[in-house]
Amino acid sequence: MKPVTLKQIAETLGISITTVSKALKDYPDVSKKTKALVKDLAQTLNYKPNAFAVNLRTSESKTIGIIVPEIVHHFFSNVIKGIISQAEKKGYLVIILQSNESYELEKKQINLLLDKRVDGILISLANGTADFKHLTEVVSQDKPLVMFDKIAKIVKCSKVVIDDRKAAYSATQHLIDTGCKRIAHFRGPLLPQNSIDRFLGYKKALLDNGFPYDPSLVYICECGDMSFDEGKLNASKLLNDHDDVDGIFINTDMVAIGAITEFNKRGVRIPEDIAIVGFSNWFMSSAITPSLTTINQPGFEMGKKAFKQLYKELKAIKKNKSKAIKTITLETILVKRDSTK
Amino acid sequence: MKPVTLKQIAETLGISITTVSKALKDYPDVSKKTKALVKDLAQTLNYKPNAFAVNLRTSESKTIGIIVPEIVHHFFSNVIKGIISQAEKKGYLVIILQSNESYELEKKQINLLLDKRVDGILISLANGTADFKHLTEVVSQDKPLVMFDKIAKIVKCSKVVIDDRKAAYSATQHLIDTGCKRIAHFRGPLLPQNSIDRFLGYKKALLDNGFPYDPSLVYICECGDMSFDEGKLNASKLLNDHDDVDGIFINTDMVAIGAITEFNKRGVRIPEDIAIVGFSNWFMSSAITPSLTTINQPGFEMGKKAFKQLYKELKAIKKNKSKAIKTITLETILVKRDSTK
DNA sequence: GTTAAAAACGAAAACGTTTTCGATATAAAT
DNA sequence: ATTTATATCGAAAACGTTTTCGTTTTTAAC
Repeated sequence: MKPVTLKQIAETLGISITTVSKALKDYPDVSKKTKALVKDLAQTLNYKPNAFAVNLRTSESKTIGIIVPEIVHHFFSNVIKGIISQAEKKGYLVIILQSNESYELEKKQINLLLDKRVDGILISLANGTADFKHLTEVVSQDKPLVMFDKIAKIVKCSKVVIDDRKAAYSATQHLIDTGCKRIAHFRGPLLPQNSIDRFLGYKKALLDNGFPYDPSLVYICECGDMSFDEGKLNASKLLNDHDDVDGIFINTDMVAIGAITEFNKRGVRIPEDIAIVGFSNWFMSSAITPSLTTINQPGFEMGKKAFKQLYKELKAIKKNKSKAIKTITLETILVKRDSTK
Repeated sequence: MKPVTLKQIAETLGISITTVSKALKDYPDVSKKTKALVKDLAQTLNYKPNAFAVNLRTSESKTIGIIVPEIVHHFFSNVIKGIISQAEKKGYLVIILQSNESYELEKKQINLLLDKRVDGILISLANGTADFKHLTEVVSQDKPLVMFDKIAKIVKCSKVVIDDRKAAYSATQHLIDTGCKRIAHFRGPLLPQNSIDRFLGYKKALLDNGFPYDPSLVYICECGDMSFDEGKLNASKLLNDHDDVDGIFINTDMVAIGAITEFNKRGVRIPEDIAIVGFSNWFMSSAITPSLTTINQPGFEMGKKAFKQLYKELKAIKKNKSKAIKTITLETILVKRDSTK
């Protein structure tokens, strides 16, 4: 009934617990004969070391925590998938929490993870997070922390990101290169760094090409998370306000697809009347008609890289070395499809 | 540097570890004075019980494991969200693994979770899983196990499901009620119980209404996971094979949306020429044109219910009661939209 | 047959908590 | 002052492992 322990193996074999433990871990000071004996018995009794005891003794849990703003989101679930796939290879399990974009929850969850004594933490920040004490707390405990996608530059930890500004620049440049003369921008909420950086990339591309920057062409999202409807809404607003816009760089594919849907309905031809570039390369963007030109945001790879960096730091800590903080920037590429000329 | 322990508190206060422990847990045999003293000091030193030690002593981890075939899937990530939301309320953390629809991986992961000694396991089976030893093993260890969505009826554990057959029946009935005379079915892969049940529901609705069942109207998916393209492909196959079909019940919304896309391109009018009902109520199905009539599959609620059942069993086990196995069937409703008359 | 070196083993502490049960101190009762 | 009851405390075992360091046994060397 109860799980087998080292003690039981030791007793039935008439040897000490110490020897059993060493035999199973191939210590050099155990004879081949007893090693074989122990291993055989362990096998037949289906011995599994008690993880709780091992954790306590070694003071590590081979478990990491990850906090994302939202699980039900194609990008984040992809990142999570990447993280888990790597973690599994290295024998780590992954605890997942979601902050629902709330700073309070995020803080609470960091504490939950610290209390559980996970070996390390991966996090993508909530939009509302502006105070970072809970994160510096992690760092000061010398516990590996890696931020991805939505980061805080201030916190002294490793980060895995894309260059949002550069990507947005190239998206806008592509609209310019394909002949657009008046280019609008649908940006998301105001706060998050991503949104800011993409906006700045858009603006810089305009100015570098001698285009005027017109704030009335930038559409902000005041709503919560109704991304698709937001696209439809902004699309019709745009049609009302400006009849000369011939290109839009849109913050997110889902918003872009909402916009395309609205344009399709209104008889606006894409890309002839208005060309569109999205952001993230959501799988639906190749499916919709017309297919959407967009920036590929490598979620899966970001997850992998984030875990790999965390793993490096875990190993460094174990060897009492100081961990090397690092910021990894992943390449984004423009995926050209039918929504631009 | 090192985390505070009961011992340190005891020493600085000149009392025993026992008393400190009891004071913090409000045992009745500790005076109010010492309780206050202990709690104050614990507060200022920011004492947090060592989870590893607690785990070992109480032999529970307040952690559960969950295995899904695929995380990057709207339905499953919704279920996961539901599970986590409930688990968090009850003080449980959640470890997530994905089987990638592989039986071998699933088996390995069950063992991983057992080795980590999670308190309970939630699982949705891989398509390939036909042998259930790894699962009966969990049950025989008296560790709570709850299956959801993709289940195995044989295994003696609690389950949370929808009535796929009934839902499919009502979907098909709706096509009949709105005037369809010749109704096709796009089913997924052959093996999974879901796919079978939905097919059976479709068939039964036909027969009950005096329609003939024509196997050539049932389209199977041989491919892997290219759901959207599968919809497009099957749609054009159907147009080739049959010019008299005026309604389709489709296994999954994503396939349905693929089909709609193809029909739109080919100039087939929906619902006038062909009416379509999907399955799952994916958020995109209200976005597409025409919006998709579908069966709502309550993922978030399923996750919540699944955890609640697991929690009941966890508590029962703790009290040495035998846990009551239960199968919970969630209601599905037909969401009528523009893809049917 | 003695000694030295090498090989094999085990006792015991440690990780930090929880809980049982016995011991002590205080208060109440006679 | 003695007994009884009650309130408060603490010693110690237990959870199962890992690892240090000392002890014993075997082998090799002379």
